[in-house]
Amino acid sequence: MPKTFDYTAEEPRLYHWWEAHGWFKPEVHPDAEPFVISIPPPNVTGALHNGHAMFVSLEDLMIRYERMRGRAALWVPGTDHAGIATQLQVENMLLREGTSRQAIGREAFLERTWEWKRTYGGRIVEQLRRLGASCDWDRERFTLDEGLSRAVREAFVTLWEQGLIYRGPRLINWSPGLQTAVSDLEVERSEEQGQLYYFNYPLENGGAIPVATTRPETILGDTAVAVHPEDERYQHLIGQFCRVPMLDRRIPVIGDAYVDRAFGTGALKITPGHDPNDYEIGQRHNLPVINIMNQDATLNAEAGPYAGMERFAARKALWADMEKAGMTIRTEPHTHVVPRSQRGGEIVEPLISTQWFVTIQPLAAKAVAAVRAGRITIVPDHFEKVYFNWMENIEDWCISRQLWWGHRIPAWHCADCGQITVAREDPARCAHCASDRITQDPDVLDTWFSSGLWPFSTLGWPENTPDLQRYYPTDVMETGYDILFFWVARMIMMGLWFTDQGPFHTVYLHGLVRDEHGQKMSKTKGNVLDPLEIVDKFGTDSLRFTLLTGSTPGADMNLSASRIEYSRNFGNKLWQMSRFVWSNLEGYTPRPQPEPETLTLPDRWILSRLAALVGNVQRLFDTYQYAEAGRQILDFLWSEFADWYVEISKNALYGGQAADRERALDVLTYVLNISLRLLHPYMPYITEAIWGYLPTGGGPLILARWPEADLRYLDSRAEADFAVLIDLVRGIRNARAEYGVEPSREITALIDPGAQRVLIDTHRDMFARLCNVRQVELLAPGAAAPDKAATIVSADVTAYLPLADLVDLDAERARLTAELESLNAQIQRTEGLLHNENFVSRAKSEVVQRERDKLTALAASRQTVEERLAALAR
RNA sequence: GGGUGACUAGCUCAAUUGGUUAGAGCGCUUCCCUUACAAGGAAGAGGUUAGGGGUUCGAGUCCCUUGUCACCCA
Repeated sequence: MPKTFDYTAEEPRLYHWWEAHGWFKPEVHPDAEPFVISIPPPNVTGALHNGHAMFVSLEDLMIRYERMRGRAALWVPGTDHAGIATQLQVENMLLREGTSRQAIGREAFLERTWEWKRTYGGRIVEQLRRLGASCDWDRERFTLDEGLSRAVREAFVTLWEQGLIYRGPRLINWSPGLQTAVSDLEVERSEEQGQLYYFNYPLENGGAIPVATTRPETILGDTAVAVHPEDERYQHLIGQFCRVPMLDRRIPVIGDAYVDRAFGTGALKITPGHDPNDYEIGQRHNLPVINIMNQDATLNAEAGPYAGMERFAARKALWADMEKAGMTIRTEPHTHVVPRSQRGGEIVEPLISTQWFVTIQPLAAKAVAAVRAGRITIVPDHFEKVYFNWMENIEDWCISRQLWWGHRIPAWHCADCGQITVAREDPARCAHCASDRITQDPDVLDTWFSSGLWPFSTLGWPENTPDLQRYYPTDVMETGYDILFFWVARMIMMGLWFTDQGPFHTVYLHGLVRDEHGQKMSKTKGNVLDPLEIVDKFGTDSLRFTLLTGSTPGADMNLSASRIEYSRNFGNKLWQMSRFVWSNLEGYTPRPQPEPETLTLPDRWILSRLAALVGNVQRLFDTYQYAEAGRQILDFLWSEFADWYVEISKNALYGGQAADRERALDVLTYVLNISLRLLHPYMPYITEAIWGYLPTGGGPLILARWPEADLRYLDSRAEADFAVLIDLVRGIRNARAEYGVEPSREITALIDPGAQRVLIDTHRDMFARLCNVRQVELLAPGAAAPDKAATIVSADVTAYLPLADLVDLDAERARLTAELESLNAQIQRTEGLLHNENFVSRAKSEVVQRERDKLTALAASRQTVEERLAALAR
């Protein structure tokens, strides 16, 4: 084995090796029960970020784990056409060429976009591969593939036939920059500094109502002024009429309890055409809806003299005119919530527009029921509350987008009868009047409409393909909680609606990856850790292990370079301990299992710890607690195996006895073998590379069997005995450090073994190595302790380090007195518990027994310390 | 306004769902290049688990309350 793991060279080699052998395919276990994950498809335009790295790490962990368990593991990869994002990229490209999509026309534009996709669409997929994703790439899909497009069409037509899709004018979120409708979820609202404009709304019969608004230009679209019906200042005005400033249009004063009497002047102008709340009030009072805005956010003819002006220019102009007319009162700085487009960033305009909608309640009801009944569970479970809260207040879904890149709505408008024909196959004639003067609706569908079908459309739906039969429903949907509504909820609704089954039984949600201080990563803040740079610098395994062990399910994680470095160090530690084992094998072929009857105490201890670890890891995997499982594997390998067992094994390896050496090698390779399997889903590359050097009986680690705890090795006696040795060794090391004994100085340890004479006697060499002492001598029963010596006590075992020149009796007394105080405190606490009737009778018996055992050991230690103090006092 | 979380060592996080003296990493102090590993080893300091109350033999963990922060939906 090389001195270090060369991940730069090894990662691509191993990935290619796995893939070329077809080990990523579920067919490696042809008859097994399937385990299926469909990838949350990244945007085809995207570049790898930590969110991708997080989902790849988690999903690949699940897939590798289930594959090792013998399931037919299938991870279906693919990408999403990302309507807006992709169209923007291509439009920018056209802009640089001095042209535009409008100039080249729809067909040519789509041609260019496909070309763009062919050129750049593979980038994100290549990046996923670098992270070790063991997807079945032969089954890769794209939302605009022919098959998936057929699924979209089938879904749309079905919903239409069921009367659940309708088209009509509604108040929607309009993005003037992108020139398309966007859904509620694609609008981000944040508080921004603005102005609150106070002015007098003139009453028809003289006088005025003072009104405040944040958007004066919408005055031009007002169709009422509302006051609270119980507001004594204004209630007498209800039923009177106002005149819209500058337009002189006549509008009523109405009473509505929605009005907040404490806000502004307590009177509210109502613009149903440009505000969702006003729209609702307008509906209640049968107010007309006036749209004053064009799609490019300039004002239209309804704005009278302001027609043609841009919305913010119109605001200034109107306010200036009102000032001149003496209608204004004042303006003041005001913080208010501004809706912005998630993509473009410009202010979204609530606008009346004719769009396509899905009547969502029937779908949502099924989706709620499935989660309530436990047919679908969400991990962590508190997100179920969030899910219900959203699902139960859901509004119809605006699915049309005024884009060109996407699934075109399969609806044709008839120029003769005006009716709509919706069809699975492109129609030649109107279904209502048979006219051939029909044209297809220009809009495309929201990208999430096709993503919602993803778990089954990727497997062939609506065709009843062999893959659909074998691999659907899938098992787990793993993704970030930020797209619970966008995507997970819609997949559940559509899956239940179209296939009558939940698309998966478990939703696992991970958190956001933030910087080391919990700030969102952003280019402007300059705190972005680029996963590709991390992988270049520390290797894929380091990034994966860090992400996988860094947080609990559903919680955001803070990613720091130091954490990644630590993971890299762990990988190196694993490599080094493996290299140690490997270098000592020298042609010896270890037995597949250590032979129980020949085992020494350290062997029994590490095998017991290993069995316990495997059991713990299994329990944690069963509840999706991968982070804790990973940390425990690391702890075991580093703090128990490497720090103790590997050190101890050197006695057997270098002691000259073949049987000892072979027994140690059996245990070393066995522990490593099991550990590599446990670690493979976290760190696939380095574990597979090490596996290749060890005598593992052939076959790649990726297909090795997932370990089960070997209960025969559980040995609480060995663990307890070994704990005494560890305690003693630590005590001796500590005393050496406190007395400043140079490491090179050879000293002797005298041990009064109490009841552990055989145990200590058998492990004298081990002791000597671990404490760096030359020789360990046992005191004969009843023999006197040396005078000038440091004393170390553990239960009824006492060790003396005769350090005549270093030990200062005062210091030693102080040390022992401190020790005695600590012992007394613990004894007091334990006795308190055991003297408590309620504790003894009500606590679990093993808890009580543990306390009793502890008390026995503590009491023995205390007695020794007291005797020693008495001796030193003389 | 409605909802969901979080608050543990200087910093970033754990703690097997109520049970040993609350653990790691980074940082800090002291020592060591001992032939697997300085990307390492040994030892150490550092905590009233946000405040208050309650339930319990026992609370970081469950309940109530106050405070601070974050996110989601209006």
